[in-house]
Amino acid sequence: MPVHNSDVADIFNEIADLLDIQGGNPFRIRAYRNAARTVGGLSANIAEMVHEGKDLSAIQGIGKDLSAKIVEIVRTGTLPLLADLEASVPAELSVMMKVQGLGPKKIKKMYEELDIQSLEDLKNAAEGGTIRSLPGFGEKTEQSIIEELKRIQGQKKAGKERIKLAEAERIAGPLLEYLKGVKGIKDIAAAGSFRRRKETVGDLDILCTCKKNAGVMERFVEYEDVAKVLAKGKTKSSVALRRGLQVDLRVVPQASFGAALVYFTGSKEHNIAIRKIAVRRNLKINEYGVFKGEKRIAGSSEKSVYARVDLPYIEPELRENRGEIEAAQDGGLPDLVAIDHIKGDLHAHTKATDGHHSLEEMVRAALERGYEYLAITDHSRHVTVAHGLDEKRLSRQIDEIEKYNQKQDDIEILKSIELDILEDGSLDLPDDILGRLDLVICSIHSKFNLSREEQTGRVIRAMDNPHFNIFCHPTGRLINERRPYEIDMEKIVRAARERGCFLELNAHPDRLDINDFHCKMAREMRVKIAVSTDAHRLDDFDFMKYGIGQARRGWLGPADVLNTRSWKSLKKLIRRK
DNA sequence: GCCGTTTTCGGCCCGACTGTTTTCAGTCG
Repeated sequence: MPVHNSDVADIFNEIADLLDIQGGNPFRIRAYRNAARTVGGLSANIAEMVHEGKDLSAIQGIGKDLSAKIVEIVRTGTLPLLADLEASVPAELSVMMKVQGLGPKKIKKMYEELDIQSLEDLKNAAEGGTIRSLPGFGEKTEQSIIEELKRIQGQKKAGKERIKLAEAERIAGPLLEYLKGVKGIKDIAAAGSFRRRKETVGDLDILCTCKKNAGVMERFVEYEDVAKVLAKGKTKSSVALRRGLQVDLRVVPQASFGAALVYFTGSKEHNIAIRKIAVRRNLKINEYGVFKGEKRIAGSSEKSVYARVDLPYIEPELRENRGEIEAAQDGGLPDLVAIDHIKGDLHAHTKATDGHHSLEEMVRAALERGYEYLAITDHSRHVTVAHGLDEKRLSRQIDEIEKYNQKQDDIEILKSIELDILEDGSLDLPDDILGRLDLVICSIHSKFNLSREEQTGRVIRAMDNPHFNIFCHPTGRLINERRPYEIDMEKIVRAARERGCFLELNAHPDRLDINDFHCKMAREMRVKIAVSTDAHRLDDFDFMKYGIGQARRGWLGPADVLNTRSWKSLKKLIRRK
């Protein structure tokens, strides 16, 4: 069983919880939690880094000790320290940390005084009314424990904690509209990972400025979708929505809006890094502004905050402390690609296979988005569930497109196909028919369970075919549903560069494949990326914005993206020698 | 346990809200 980054993060988090409950050194505990977050959020595979002998202590927050512990986890799947801790305190106490409102101090007290060792014990004690006997605990604490236990039970069944960006957007959109309609609200913005366009969102942070006594918090907790008010104060309130998402609303003074936006957009790692720069200059940055002593010297705009530490404005998608601060200091920040740069879509299906609309309908939808070209990429024959095209049917589609292109010049329809890569690395249709196409995009739809070497070799063999242009949804993952198959992305990118091939960033919000980390790697290795929607329906063309978000997180500029080019220059670029 | 332009010791983010108190500890982000 290969060790995943989340396995390492889970072990570190459990260690932190148990140390916390034991009353350990708070900074040591923080180091474990930091490391858990860092490793969990790493896009590179940590086990792989270990196998390749990479120096883990180069990672911020991982030192000599923790890197040795990571190596041990990768090799053995566990850690003696964890076993020691579990021998001295019941392991399930760490599970209790998931109960909101319970922290290490309370858990320790309940364990020592009432011998509460498990969620089961906790439930019985809360329902039996024995917890209120402890000093510092009361009836309300008991009640909230009971409610929390129910919520956790429900969540276990639902199984997911972070929701996909697109789903968060469906929830956030109407809520923001509602809040914009509240009298007295001036500026309002969603911050957090939502603003950074991260592929999944844990909770939603909303910031606003408002007139005095506007009653904003009252209106917020009255929102129709609110299931539970978790906290309600003058400047900060939290609610749980019916669909499980937690939303925090913060009201900040106008003069602090920019500083608050920086603070709540994060990432935490990015904030810590810029605060450190501030400290070196005898300044303090918090959510209210940049301070010199008691005096606020910046904070109304994000730009003003960055300017005080001699940095240019940094786009939210870059704020992950993955080199953006150093780049900003050296004047090396990338100019990021934007949705307006996109001139066409290079991946779309029609009714001929598993799409839902005719070629004409798809073309019209592309025209509505102002595109200059659209590639029609139906499946090939091996994908039988999608009624994939064989030579004959593809040939008919080619004729149809040629006819269509002759009778109009509003948009160029590219003759193309999403060609299946077979298990042995051969392509699903013969070369002579591929020669009639403008573009060939290739993907894997079967045999996900090959070994890393086999899968990588399979794709590189496919790239050896001179008709191969773009490798689609390269890791095959479905966010929250299917892990990526084992594949060596560095080798794939290198092979693509050597052969004049390209990679797709599939913009479908369930895929967003390749991820931000791989985008950045491809950019550094000078391999260009097609940001494509894989549209099966007319509205799917709007997925482009998610792809662009991910591309920006991967540092891609317009020049790094294939479909920012006109068809004329794209055509030259994809031609293989 | 990490980190270093005050570098091998001594720092490590801090403000808001809740519940149980009667001035604050615990929790959260």
